Amino acid sequence: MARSVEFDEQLAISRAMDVFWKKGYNGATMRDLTEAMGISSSSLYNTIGDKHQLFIKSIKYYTESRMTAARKQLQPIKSPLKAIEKFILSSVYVITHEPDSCLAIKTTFEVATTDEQVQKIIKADNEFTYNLLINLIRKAIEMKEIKVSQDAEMLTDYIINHFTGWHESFIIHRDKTRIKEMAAFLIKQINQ
Amino acid sequence: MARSVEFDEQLAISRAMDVFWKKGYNGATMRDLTEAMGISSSSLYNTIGDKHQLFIKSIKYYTESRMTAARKQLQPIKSPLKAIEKFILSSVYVITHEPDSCLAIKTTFEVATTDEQVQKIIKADNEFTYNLLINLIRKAIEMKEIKVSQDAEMLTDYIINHFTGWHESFIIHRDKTRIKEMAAFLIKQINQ
DNA sequence: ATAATTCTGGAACATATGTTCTAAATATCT
DNA sequence: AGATATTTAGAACATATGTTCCAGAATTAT
Repeated sequence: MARSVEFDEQLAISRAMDVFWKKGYNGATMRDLTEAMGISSSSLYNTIGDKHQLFIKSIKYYTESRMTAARKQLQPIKSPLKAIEKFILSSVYVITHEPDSCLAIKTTFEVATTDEQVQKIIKADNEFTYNLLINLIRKAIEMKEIKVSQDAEMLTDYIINHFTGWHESFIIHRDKTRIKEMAAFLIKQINQ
Repeated sequence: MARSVEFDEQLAISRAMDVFWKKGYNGATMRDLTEAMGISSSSLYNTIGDKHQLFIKSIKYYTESRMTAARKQLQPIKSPLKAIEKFILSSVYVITHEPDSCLAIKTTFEVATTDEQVQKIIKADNEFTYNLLINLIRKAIEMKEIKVSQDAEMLTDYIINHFTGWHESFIIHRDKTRIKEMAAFLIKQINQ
């Protein structure tokens, strides 16, 4: 028999993800990618595939990592309203501390408009967040922590939709305070 | 003397803008661009410059066109609150009827993170919208059309920040109703 | 240790890409 | 109309890019 294992595929993909994150899909070259991954192009093509497949795996890795992190973070919080607030505030923290913004949003605007496969992954990611949040909101309404009369679906959409604008705002102004104030106002709206 | 005029530069730039809009900065090739512009590369380099300069002029053209349109549209509306609502609702219309989303937002996430010149143009565009809206909000508060106790600056930021998320939502779900419902809720919040 | 088989580095390849060059076309002024 | 200066089309160029190929290295079962 011959050689079996090789490089750490997950690690290599996470390195590729960093490159795509910084440079975008079209901006990243195969040489950028293989250099960062620490492997040669032959290994890449033998295991992961071409540039597009690598990108797919990179954004899947990104979205799945975020899902795991979000679940873990909100698990211990008993009050649904407190969990919602925690979710919003930790989004603010990430947005204002990540120099390269959000890979999922960048991908949405760069390639999801024309690449159906990418669009589906992004959509699935979005739906995960949606489900996470709507469960909290339903519980919060049930427990009368939220007094908003609106339906849970709309309110979930409404909250999620803030994050993208905050990312944009931070790219343009690099002003943490503005984001924090908007988040505070949003939280106040929910409580009201 | 020799030849003086040539092709219509503004028209050519608007054609280039369409290509960048659809394909992004990195996704658009010089051959894509010159073909759409109907000119050869020598003419392009003699008058407008290289790819980056063409991009700068394209996004300037985009933002300036939008500014003119916005001013014209809101001019005749007497009530500041009605103007704000009109602004929000016409944003919804554009978002849900534009297959290629918004060039300014796409540019923000594709290149504004690394290209300072682009970032400044996008920032100026954002500030135009900001000023347009804050004037309306101040007047609306003054005329007691808005009962919100928040400061005008924050409220302006808060409103503008919805549009980007709506664009993202429409790319992902292609669902006009979701956008419309969020817009209705936003307007209700302002009135409250 | 040896054989068998797969993996890996990096050269090689074909094409794409941004830009420049050249020669011909064209508009302006006299 | 003719001279002149500039523009323009498209070939040409150098480099970049995504992908493949090949020779040698490496690992496992015998």
